[in-house]
Amino acid sequence: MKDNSCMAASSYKDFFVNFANKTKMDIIAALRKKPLCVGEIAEAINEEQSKVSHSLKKLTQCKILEVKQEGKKRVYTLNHDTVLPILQIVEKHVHQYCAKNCPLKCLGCKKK
Amino acid sequence: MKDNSCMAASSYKDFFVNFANKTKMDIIAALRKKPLCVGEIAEAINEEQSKVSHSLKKLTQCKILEVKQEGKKRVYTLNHDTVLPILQIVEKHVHQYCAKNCPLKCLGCKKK
DNA sequence: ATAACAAATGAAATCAATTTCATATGAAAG
DNA sequence: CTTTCATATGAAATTGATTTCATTTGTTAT
Repeated sequence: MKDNSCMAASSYKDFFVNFANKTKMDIIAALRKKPLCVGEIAEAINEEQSKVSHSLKKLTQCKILEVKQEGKKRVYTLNHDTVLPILQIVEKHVHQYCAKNCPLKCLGCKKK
Repeated sequence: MKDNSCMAASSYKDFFVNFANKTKMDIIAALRKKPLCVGEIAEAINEEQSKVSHSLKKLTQCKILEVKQEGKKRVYTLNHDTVLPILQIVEKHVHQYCAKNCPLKCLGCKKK
């Protein structure tokens, strides 16, 4: 009988790596509102195009984003089903626990 | 009127960094079953004590774990409220999407 | 107060992911 | 078929987090 609670730790790591980076999180935040093409994303988060492209590639490989070609533009869409619930949980966690000794900072917090 | 959908990206990053590392994910997996002290964790995941301690510190700072002193032992407990639902979502995601071009590998997958 | 065990810590070394920059590819329009 | 706009890619450089190792702190028992 196989143990279902056992995790493939390295696989999960590969997923979470995408959320552990400011550029990628900024992209996710931008796409939360609506699908955007590469140029629009780069402008929205104020980062270089190639930097954004590299990030988009990994996010897409892990199915956190989806791409669709539209003319010469490539439009990226957030995988809402997976990403939104996770962000909600973390949002709640950060708000609940952000405090003196915690590296987590929520929007309301004014910390050094 | 403030925009509630705006995320503090760097803060989220600080949270997710803890999940983007094999050692820390192994610790989380071990603590999923029951609380353990440092020595027990190190044995369970077969890693050095100081390596485990460094990881435990960060996990605890981010409130992913909680500590309690018990005699000379320190017992670490997983923050189930936050962590379990996240892992469930990722588990589902990985099972759903693991495939040829995806770096994510679920338990059932035999990939190079 | 000392020994024995458990865990934490600091700093240097290592490692892996991100960024950068120059270049290549691809799509549409003229 | 050449130009232009949009994006992707490869490889070197950089960055930042993790690991390692020696040492320290803390707890309990003698």
